[in-house]
Amino acid sequence: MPSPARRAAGANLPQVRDHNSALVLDLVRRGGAISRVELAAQSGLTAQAITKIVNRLVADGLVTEAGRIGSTGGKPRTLLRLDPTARYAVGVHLDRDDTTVVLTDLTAQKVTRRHVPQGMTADPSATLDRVADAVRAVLTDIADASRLVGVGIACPGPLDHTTGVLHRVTGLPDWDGFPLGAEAADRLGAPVTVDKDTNAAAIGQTLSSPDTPVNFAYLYHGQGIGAGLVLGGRVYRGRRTNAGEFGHQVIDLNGPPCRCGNRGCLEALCRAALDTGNPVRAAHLVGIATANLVHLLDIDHIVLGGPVVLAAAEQYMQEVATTVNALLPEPDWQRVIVGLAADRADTIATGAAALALAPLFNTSTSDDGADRAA
Amino acid sequence: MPSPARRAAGANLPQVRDHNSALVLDLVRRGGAISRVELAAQSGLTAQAITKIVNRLVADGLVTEAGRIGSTGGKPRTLLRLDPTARYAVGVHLDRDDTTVVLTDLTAQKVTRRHVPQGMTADPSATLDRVADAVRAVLTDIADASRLVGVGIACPGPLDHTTGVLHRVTGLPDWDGFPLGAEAADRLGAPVTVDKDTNAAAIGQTLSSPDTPVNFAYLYHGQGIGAGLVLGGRVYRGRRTNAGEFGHQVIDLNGPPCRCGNRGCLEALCRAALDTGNPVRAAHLVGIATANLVHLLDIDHIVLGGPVVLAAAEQYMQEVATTVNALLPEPDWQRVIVGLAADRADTIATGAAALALAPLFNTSTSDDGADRAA
DNA sequence: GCCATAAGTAAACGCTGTTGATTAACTGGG
DNA sequence: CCCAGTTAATCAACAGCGTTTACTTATGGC
Repeated sequence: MPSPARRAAGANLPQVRDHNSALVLDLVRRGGAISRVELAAQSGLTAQAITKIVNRLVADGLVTEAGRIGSTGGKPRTLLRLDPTARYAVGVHLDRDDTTVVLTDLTAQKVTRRHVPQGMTADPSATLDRVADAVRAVLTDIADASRLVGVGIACPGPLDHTTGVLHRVTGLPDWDGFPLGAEAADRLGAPVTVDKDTNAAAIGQTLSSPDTPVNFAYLYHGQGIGAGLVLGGRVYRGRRTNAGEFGHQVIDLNGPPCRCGNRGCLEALCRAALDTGNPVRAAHLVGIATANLVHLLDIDHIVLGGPVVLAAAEQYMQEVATTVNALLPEPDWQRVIVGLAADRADTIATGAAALALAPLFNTSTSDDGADRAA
Repeated sequence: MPSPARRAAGANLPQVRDHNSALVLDLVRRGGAISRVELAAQSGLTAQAITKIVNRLVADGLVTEAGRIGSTGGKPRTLLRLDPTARYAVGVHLDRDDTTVVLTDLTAQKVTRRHVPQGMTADPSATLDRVADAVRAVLTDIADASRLVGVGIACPGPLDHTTGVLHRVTGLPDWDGFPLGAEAADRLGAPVTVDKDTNAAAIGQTLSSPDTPVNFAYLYHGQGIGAGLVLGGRVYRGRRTNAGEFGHQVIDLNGPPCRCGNRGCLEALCRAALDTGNPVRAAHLVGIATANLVHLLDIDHIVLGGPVVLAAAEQYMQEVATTVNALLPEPDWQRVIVGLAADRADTIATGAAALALAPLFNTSTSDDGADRAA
């Protein structure tokens, strides 16, 4: 079921509890193996509070004790770890011509994968029936059905993340206004979250690679070019879930016409470069557009994914990295790191699963880069 | 004093209290006149909690009761209002050649203004002495010194908002590494917040115009072109307080060289247009760059300020509005509203005062557009 | 062995918002 | 005119959060 329309901002005790539990779980996730004292230091909570919170997490099976670490003259620290098998999530990448369904564990690692040779070019209801079959199929790999956190669905935008309703998917009138979230929840009887493919990929990167920074952009280069923006540890979607339209930024006033109606969009220029068999030129253009993004958002980490990137991953990555850093006035001060997506092949499907997992860790842990004021 | 280096994310009761107090105060601010029932509905807190919180705010003098509103068959609602005179803040706009100091009330409305004909081209310490004199001068307008919330200082970047230290201000080597926040706090004996001029302007807009949406960009067109980004009701600064470098986005691959070393930056193109006496062309270019920003951040509200804008405000505004909306694929769905800054003349100075006021309302009230997930 | 040191826990506590009952202040019908 | 009905706001008792203080557990060093 899609998330409720509005969530009030007033805080009460249950919310404090949930917030702190999620925060501690997130610190355990990122720490790999971490002790209670470290949790106390990093969270700002007292040791006693950490004890209680960890006890709850252990009782829920999410966290396990994992040995001791050498003493420095006192009682040695007890290490805590996430149990990846404690929970599972299903991710659905609903694309134009086909659909990929994956089952992942708590750390967004792929467990099972299933392919459905039918996508959004087909009838919505019929397609959803087949997708639901595939979801049930991958779920047979979980011993305990109660360990399913939920189902995430990622598809091309535009759509409304809060309601799970699609909005004028280009060239697919049947899907316009289709209540994807509600229909899927009906068929599956499980919580469903709907989001843009690029946002899913970005969340997937955050959860599957514990060292991913709190501010980064995931650039997906496939048929189009889109960005998933993670700012302060959270996906930034904008009001209409329409943020991240990276490919339609104009970088050449006198450039060629684009399918969107404008001239000189990044996407149009890249297409031209690829058509003439020049992928390095395309990567170079993406690098220039990335510099624009870095200037605007002060982001220092870029993750690349998508078929066009994968066609020549190393080369593409290098070209983007050198281009973007060359365009910054002080590369020493604000060097941009460029990397590749964690799950290269099914990056969006695993990301969709991460959509469902995210609420368990739903918090912006540190203030690093997330510093804001009213 | 600059804010502490790190604030942990763990939540405890005092934080809940502060959070909810700030939330309620923010709702009162935005509501203009609002009843306790409405506060309960909008905050999600119970009526009883609102009673307690409002009682505290009234005791602090921040909120006052202001009459009743017609009944709908029961006891009429008691209206609550912000008392603008309850607190004051000082804003300092430290610019290259001169400095503006203002005193504002709780709603970021200008009370007193003072001009210092000396800025960052002069010696840091001597300049700060003169600025401190001006601050003390405007403070004589407050009867009760304890009503001063703090002092905000806005200046051209780059700088580190968290520490209040400047970083390589272009062409002003004396100020490189200058601990502006600490030095000012020393001289004034009051809390000091330092931020980029554009960020200050954006906060000022939020506080002085209660109907400002939670997602918007403040575009300042002066010697350069910068943006202050407010996302989810809070200023987005990025990790190095360097977000919002709007003027150095490349929009013309083959454009003229820019002082930053690249080609085809918005700023370089605008300068060329202005040099040839074509301000409408400059506004048009800004409109194109704004469309890029809208595509990336799904923002539907733009506020314009700065000398170049004010030179022909209506014309500039119109040109930006028509250009940006023409570049969007679905103008009906995502129409962008373009407006002018609230305090046209001293927009950055009043914004600097708002920097100090912001923590009183420090919260993202609604989920409108601020919807995020880990 | 014994002490210093550090990690972690037990018990009592303060304070938050919540719950359920109660009072305050109005409208409208007879 | 008065009383039922309705809505706003409050009073009093309460549950549950993290905190504080005191204590236990487990190691290293002498």
